[in-house]
Amino acid sequence: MTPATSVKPYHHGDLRNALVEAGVELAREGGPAAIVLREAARRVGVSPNAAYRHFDSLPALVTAVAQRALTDLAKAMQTEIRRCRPSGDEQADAWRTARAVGKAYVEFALREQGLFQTAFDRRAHAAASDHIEPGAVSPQDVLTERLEALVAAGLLPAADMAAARMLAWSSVHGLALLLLGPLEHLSRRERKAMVEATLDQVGAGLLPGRT
Amino acid sequence: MTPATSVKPYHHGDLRNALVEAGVELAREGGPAAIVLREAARRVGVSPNAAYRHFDSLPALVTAVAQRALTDLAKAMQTEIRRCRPSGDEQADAWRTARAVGKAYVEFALREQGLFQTAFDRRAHAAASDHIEPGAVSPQDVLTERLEALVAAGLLPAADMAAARMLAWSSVHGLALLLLGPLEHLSRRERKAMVEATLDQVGAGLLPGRT
DNA sequence: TGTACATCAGTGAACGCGCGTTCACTGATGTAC
DNA sequence: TGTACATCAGTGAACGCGCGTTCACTGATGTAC
Repeated sequence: MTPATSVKPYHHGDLRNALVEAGVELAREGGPAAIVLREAARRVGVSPNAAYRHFDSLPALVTAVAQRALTDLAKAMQTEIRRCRPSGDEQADAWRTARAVGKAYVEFALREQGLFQTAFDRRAHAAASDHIEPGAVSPQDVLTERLEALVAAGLLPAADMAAARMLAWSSVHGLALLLLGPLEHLSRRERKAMVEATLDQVGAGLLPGRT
Repeated sequence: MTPATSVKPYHHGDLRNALVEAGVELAREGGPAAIVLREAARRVGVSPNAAYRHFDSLPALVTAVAQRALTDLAKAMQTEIRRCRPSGDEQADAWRTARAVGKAYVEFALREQGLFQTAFDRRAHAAASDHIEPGAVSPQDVLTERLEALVAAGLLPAADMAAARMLAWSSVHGLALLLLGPLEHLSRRERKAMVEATLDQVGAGLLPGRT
């Protein structure tokens, strides 16, 4: 009979996941540099070296956290697409969902600053993109999908895809980082206005005449 | 008579500046996190605690380095303006210099990755912007100046300044960071094409009909 | 022009800290027979 | 169904490291008289 109060089983059962979870929490609180192997182990309630059964080294853990952060961002973008009710007008819908994706990107960055920074941390990002888990969707994928919808709707010439991609991604990525950095003193209201204005401007640049 | 080979004068004479210089070098090599008080002192050839005559703590040194990085960036932008020979056509000149400023921003980021990151490091940037040295020009100042020239030339409605500012800054800042991060594998040629395409798109968004 | 002395700008040694990582180990689990 | 044993997943103690910072100090400088 197993005791009802099995306080600490010797075998954790899902330590790898628990460590990543703890790493995510640390990243949330202080960005990529705050991901500390000893602290993650501490939070899970396990000795520091237990982590080495599941990760070669600290960078391996950081990479796993970055991967999770990228997936979370992609999911947030997809959720925002789903919240757009189709109006029947293909062109209007294509633009509205594209806009929603941009907004979701910025909002995720503001809401999950530490995770966002971790997702795009130089070292972690490179390693995370190198071996993508099968089935995982990346933010880039979601953006590409939306641009393809714009092309399908006849709003964007197929030849302009690459340039549009860069403008859209750069603007939104830059906007997010400026709001988190040099413009962090802005009020919630001002911030919102900035986001809307920038998204409109991007739309104007991408789809002259529309919006 | 002073000995010709005064190897190590007891008093440095300009230690504060020398430490900032060393800090800049460290930032250049590894970004803001690489600015380490002990190492800066080591490079200047001085004992670690000597730094405390000139800086309250490590963050104070980091802030000073960030300030220098911001000034350097602003200078690089101004230099690029000066390289634009006026053509006499006010509108053409206003747009060309605005574009040059954006290009200089991205090129500085690519050339001086570590310094660029330090300039916009969350903590350091906030502190650096708080007490700006008199006479120091910031990147934001240079951008504003160029937008005002666009307004003066009649290319940009004065009412659109704020939104234009955001779009321009966000796009260029985001572009720089994407090229340093997720897109770091791009060839020099591809990178250049991305920069040109994005700047053109920003122009199209800002000044419909022009470019 | 000389001297006393306060002040400034350094030195050298040491502190405690938390980190990543390694070592030799032990308890739990699953499989072959 | 029972048992032997290899393997897996943890423990606990310790390592060396470099860091920021503090202490009590000393050599150089400049100023008042």
